[in-house]
Amino acid sequence: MARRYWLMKSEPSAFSFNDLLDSPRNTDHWDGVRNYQARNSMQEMTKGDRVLFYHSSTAPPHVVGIAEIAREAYPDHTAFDEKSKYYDSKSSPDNPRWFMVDVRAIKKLPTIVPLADLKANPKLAKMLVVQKGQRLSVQPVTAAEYTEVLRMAGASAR
DNA sequence: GCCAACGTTGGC
DNA sequence: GCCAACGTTGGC
Repeated sequence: MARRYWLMKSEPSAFSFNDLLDSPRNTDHWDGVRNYQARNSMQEMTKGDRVLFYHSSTAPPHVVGIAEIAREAYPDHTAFDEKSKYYDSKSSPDNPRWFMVDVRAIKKLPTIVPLADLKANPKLAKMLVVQKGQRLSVQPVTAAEYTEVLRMAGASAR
């Protein structure tokens, strides 16, 4: 199957791209997604898909790095943990409602790409992250959009 | 800190 | 099934 491209948001104060780089094998699981559309996107992900790692709720919001899907969707165990803030009584190991993937950091971008720059680029007019009011934490990106963001960051596509 | 946009919940 | 109330996201 052809490689696909995604954008995943994280608040750097909670989990930053550096945190992912500092993780064992540059890899960690992406838990806590509790939105059906975002979950559905995660279930479509295949190993090797590329991810634009986006820092939200920071000034300025920006794309900071490139990651890849290291493990395809599996049940999000934090939903089963009553002590977790992501606990959901309607999700159980027998019938999981929420899923997560493993993500591996590939590299930091030479320069970050601020949201304002994405918005100012006509080639990215249809990109979900620039749409007003959109707040999906996991979203699909086209190959052309992905390549353009890398070009803006001074990075080569690979 | 404000608040618009959006998704979810629950009463009816 | 409708929709008001509520909680959350996330840019500014």
